[in-house]
Parts: sequence; C-alpha cells; structure tokens
Amino acid sequence: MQSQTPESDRFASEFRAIITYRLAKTTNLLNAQAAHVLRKNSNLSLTEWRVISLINAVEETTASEIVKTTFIDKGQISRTVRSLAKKGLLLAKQRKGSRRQMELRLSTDGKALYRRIVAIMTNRQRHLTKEFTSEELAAFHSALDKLERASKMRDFDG
Amino acid sequence: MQSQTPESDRFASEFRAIITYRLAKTTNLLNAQAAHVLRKNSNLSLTEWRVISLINAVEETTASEIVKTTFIDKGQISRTVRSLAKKGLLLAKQRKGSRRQMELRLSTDGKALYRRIVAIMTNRQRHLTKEFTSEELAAFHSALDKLERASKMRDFDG
DNA sequence: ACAATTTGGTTGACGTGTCAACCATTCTTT
DNA sequence: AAAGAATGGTTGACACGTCAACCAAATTGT
Repeated sequence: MQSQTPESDRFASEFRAIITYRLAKTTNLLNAQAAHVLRKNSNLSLTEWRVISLINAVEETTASEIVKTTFIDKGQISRTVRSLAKKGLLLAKQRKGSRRQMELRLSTDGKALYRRIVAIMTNRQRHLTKEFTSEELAAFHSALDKLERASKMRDFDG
Repeated sequence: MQSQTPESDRFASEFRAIITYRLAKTTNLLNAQAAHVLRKNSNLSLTEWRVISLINAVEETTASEIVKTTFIDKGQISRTVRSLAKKGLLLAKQRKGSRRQMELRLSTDGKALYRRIVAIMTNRQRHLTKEFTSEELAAFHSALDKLERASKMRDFDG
C-alpha cells in the first residue's frame, strides 16, 4: 500500500502553488477517470463522447460549429466524425443549400448509446461535485472564466 | 473579426455546467499558452519544462520520485530525462550505493535556462492570477483538491 | 462578372501521451 | 541463502493531439 496523503513529499508545497500545474494534474486525473469509465461501458474515446454529447444537445450541427465551441482541433473533429459515422452512431448528410457543410445528427443507435452513457456520466458528475456547495461551484466556474480570459495573452517576456 | 463573447452560441448553457468539460477546455487553453511561450523562448516542451522545474526545486531527485509527484507516465519521464540529458540540461549519474537509481540534477546550462524561463513563467503566473483575491485562489485550490479526491472512483454504473 | 478572401472540411506528418511487457536490481520472507 | 515480490527504469506499439498544407465551395469587393 502507498501513502494516502496527496503529494506526501518534498515537492509538495512548491508545486501546489502553481496554478497551471495543479490544474493540469487534476484535469489529467479526471480525463483518465472518464476514459476508464467510457472504455468499460462503451467503445468510445473521450473525444468521441464529447462530440456525441454536443450533437445530442443541439439535435443537429456541423463540424465547424463543434470546432468553435470546443476548441478541439478541426482535423481531430473531422476524424472523430468519420469514426462515429463508421460506427453507425451519427449521420452526416449534405446540408441543403450547401454543397460542403455537413449536417450532423445522432442516429438511432447513437441516441440510444448517448442515453445509456449519459446516465453513468451524470452519476459521475454528481459524485464529483457532491462536496461542493452551489456557491463553491459558482466560484469555481468564475475562476475558470478568469483563467480562460487570461489564457489569451501570449507574451510574458520583454 | 469574430464575436468576442466566449461561447456565444447555442451550446453554451448546456456545457458550461459540466465541470469536467469546462476544466478540460481551460486546461487545454492554458497548456497551449504555456507551450507557445516555451517555444518562443526555448526549445523545451511542456513536459521538459515541468521536469526541469521539479528537479530545480529539490536540487537532486530520481525519475521515480518525479513520477510519483506528477503522475506523468514513467515511460514519458524516462524519455524526457534522456532528451534533457542529451540537450545538456541535466546530469544523470548513478546514485552511490545503488546500481539502478539515477541521481538527477540540473547542469549549469540547465540552471541558467531554468532561471531565464522561470522569470517569464512567473510573469505569466502573475498575469493569470491577477484578478483573483487570495480567498478566491484558496477556494480554487480547495476545489481542485476535492476533484482530485473524487477522481479516484472508477465505477458509476450499477 | 471576376479576382481575392474566407470558410468548411480533409489529409499527412509528426510530436506527445498511454499502456503493457520487459529486464535488472533490490527488498522481503522464509 | 534462495524464492518471491516489489522497485526503478527502458522500450515498443499504438492512440491521440497538433500543425500546416491543401482543396473545393462560398462570400466579398470592385
């Protein structure tokens, strides 16, 4: 068995203070957890799952709209859409009045899978936030907003 | 020009609420920012930078200790250590009394590079947190702690 | 109507992250 | 002292992310 104390070592104090480091670590842990849950309950990757959720939320969308909201690379979205289509989980058809935009929707299988997985993921979300008061949650979101805004700056030398 | 509103679209409300999604997005933005800053000011990858900082903080360490604190994959650490050694930024020598543990330290070049980059990164850290009160910062860290603890659970079905 | 620009999407190359197998060494148990 | 388990580290295979080039369609400017 290993020590339970998180970061029970001499790095601890120095690095807990660095916000990006902490954030990256927590996100990695959470992503690994999500990937594990998905692997166990489906054959979806995390990106595939995110794309499915997104499409489900708006019924019908396009690749570029997904890119704009998620900031996931457009190449990756292109490939993910194709793999989901190949798995029969989404339907991509020409949007009428356009010869290049694709109208993306979940297939019947896709919707069913979504419903099955979202139930599990909602449990997870509940578990993750159960020690948060609603004020804490709001504060957390607002902190993320601030960080996102601050992430636009590119130069810190000079 | 594009709309300035973050997520000024129909996905917004649904997904802002999902904490892991928000977290992943913010972390991606911040990591991209860090990678950009590093590319501009050095030839270090983000992982290399993290390893350098870690080693600097404790003077002397081993690969496995880095793995334990960062949760970065040990294979990746192994390769990163090698590439840093190849760049002449760190020294890996046999720890005495052990024929397999490597004692890792920064070289003179490594220390100089660290000092140069850490100045920039400290500016960045300041920029990122400048809109935070110290209470907000503490609350943010505590929220990350809670999430980290909650990330250990693996099953949400059943 | 035409050229120039922007947009939607695809592809290839490459770097990084992740997993599992593996080996040598060290520690534990008997 | 030997067997078995645990540890430190390396490697290969592969999935995923990221960047840039590219193409066709659509929009804008003149």
